[in-house]
Amino acid sequence: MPVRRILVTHALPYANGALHLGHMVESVQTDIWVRFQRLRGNDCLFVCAEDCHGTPIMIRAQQDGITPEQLIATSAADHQRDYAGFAIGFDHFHSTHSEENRHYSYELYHALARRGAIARRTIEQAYDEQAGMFLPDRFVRGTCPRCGTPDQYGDSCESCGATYSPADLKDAVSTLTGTKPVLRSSEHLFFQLGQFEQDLREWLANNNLQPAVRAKLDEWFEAGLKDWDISRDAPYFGFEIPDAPGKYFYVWFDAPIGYIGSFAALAAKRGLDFDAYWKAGATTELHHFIGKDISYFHTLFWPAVLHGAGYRRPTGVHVHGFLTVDGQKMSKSRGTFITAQRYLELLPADPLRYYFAAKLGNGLDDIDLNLGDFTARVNSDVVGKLVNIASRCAPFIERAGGELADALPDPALYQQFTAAADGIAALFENRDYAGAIREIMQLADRANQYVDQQKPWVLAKDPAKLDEARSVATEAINLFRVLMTWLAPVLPGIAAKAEGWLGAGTLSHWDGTGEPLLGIAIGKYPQLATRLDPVVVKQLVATPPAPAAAPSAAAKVAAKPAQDKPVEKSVIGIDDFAKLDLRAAKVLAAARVEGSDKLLQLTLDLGAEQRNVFSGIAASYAPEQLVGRFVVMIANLAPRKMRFGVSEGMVLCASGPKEGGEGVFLLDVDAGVQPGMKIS
RNA sequence: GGAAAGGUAGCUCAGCUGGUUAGAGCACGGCACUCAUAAUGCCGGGGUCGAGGGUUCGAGUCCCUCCCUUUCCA
Repeated sequence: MPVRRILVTHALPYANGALHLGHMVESVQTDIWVRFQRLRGNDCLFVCAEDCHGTPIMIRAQQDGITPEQLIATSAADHQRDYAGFAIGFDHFHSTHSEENRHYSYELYHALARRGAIARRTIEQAYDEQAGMFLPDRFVRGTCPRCGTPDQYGDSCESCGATYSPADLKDAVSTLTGTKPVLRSSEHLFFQLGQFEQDLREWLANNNLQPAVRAKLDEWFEAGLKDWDISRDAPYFGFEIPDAPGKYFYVWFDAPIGYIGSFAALAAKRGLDFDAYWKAGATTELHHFIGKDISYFHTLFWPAVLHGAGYRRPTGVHVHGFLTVDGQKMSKSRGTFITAQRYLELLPADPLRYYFAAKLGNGLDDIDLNLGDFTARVNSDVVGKLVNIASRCAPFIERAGGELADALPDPALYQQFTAAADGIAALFENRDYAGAIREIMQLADRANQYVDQQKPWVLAKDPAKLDEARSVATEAINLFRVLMTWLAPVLPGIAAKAEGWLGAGTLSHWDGTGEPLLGIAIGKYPQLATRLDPVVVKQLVATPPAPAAAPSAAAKVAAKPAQDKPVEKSVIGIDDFAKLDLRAAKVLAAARVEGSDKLLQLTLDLGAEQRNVFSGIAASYAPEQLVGRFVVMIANLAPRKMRFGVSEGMVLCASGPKEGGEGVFLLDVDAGVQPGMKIS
């Protein structure tokens, strides 16, 4: 089979908030497909980028008192940390606020303009006079003109579903300043989508889109393709449009071009042929994985823009549903808004990758993370069935000298397994991972049945039959190796450990299972996976101690860790504890913070240095009480920017209900302690 | 408001173009086994397939109405 050259993307994470498990459904789905392609021997590239532009980012940076560049740098770092934690194997992670992206945004724009696909029209929009800017629909709220529900967004009513423009709202206010927006006119640039209807229809006809996506497209065609406003007025964080000073590209114009920009950066690094991947007539494959909320952009605008600019169109746009937790939409108040970071603090990535895979079909159905089911499924399938095959057989190999037997006692059974490879590959290729997992687990049952029937533990009791026991174990371990190879895209962590055990390269090729492993020495069996502890899994939906996406400083300080469930924490090792740099610190100065009734600003002496720390203890301690006393602090907590300044650590307190309300109590140290002494 | 997907055993889900007594895994009960991370194997109980109509020799599977869930709407 010829090697396919494939470029894959998933949606770009927006630089305004933490990744949550909903994002990871998409990342995991995409990453499994990419790893599967590589396992099959195809040349598969996977690129992504931080999505950096737009009003929300501009506003958020203003609120945080930092530049948009600082905001997106922090966000990109957080996002990449989380992706790495879930073993998402990008070849390159770029940024839409990059020179490459500017270059291609301009190039595509000019190409579209040259062919007359860009029109200019004056439109009226809500304008906030105090903030001095036009307001996106989402930044205007007011009473629904139809049903009278208060506090609705400027584009549609959540209660009755009516759609309208911000000007239709009753009592409209700007969410930025609370003032009443006025209408102001401005010239905008429009991409004339309608020009490309025939091209789009032709593309769709040759594209294997999911039926539900196709149905949605038909609906849009039916309604008529409308021009797309691709410009926004200053102030805006983005790329200024070359021939329209004071106008910027709408974030959704340059975001998908970020796929190109990211690839261009990768191509420069590796010397890849850019045109072979992006220019019209390219024979490589281009696959986008996206959520159903953005299919309009990816199945209409994007192919039309690409085509209009002389670029190739996607080979596939693969749309998935959303994630619910325990049957309900993720919700911060219910605690089911689980960030990627929070998950990784508690659990390894492979179990969740497995669970998502076990539920992902190729449709747009939402998938549910049911925590009880998650625990049971992973423990039963991955540990009880799959890993069990290896762990129950390994001792017989070790007792017999550590080498696999020279022949399989039951080659027919082995063949029965490998005969399923093509069918399973087809399921992975078609992104029906749930189907693939079902088949694989059925075979895992079969392998355990085999071991049960052969009873190697009985054979091994007779020294003369130890060799037979080894043969049985060799057979089973080879069956395990076949299953593990197929599951390697889903379980990269476990697969890596298993490969360390069976030998480098033994799980790296889909077709490598054609020949069994025989007569070779294998390593000492390592623990491949551990069972999930339901108590820890439950903590996923406990109120997180520190929200990653920090809202206002005051709100954050006010938030108290939930302590109604006494001691229900996961067990940590000494290494985890060692990560904390706890120090005794002497308070040199303490002052109330203007504008906050909770915070005190402390200057702490750590011996070698001084730290500025904000602490939410103003209700319990007066500044005068504190000067000169010792406190316990975490010295290696990442500095946190607050409205009032940067906090360089955290002072530890005991807190909880006491007579007459909530109490906060500082920790003390015994006499003789010097500033900066380490606590362990 | 328009639209999509879904509602099948306690839980999570399979059931293709309608056809013998509706399936799997988990959970539950019993037995076996003790090699394995209290893992595994065998057997079993458990479903009026959301509700009500209709088409058909025959419907979980097609049609209509209604209810519920999730989601999308540039």
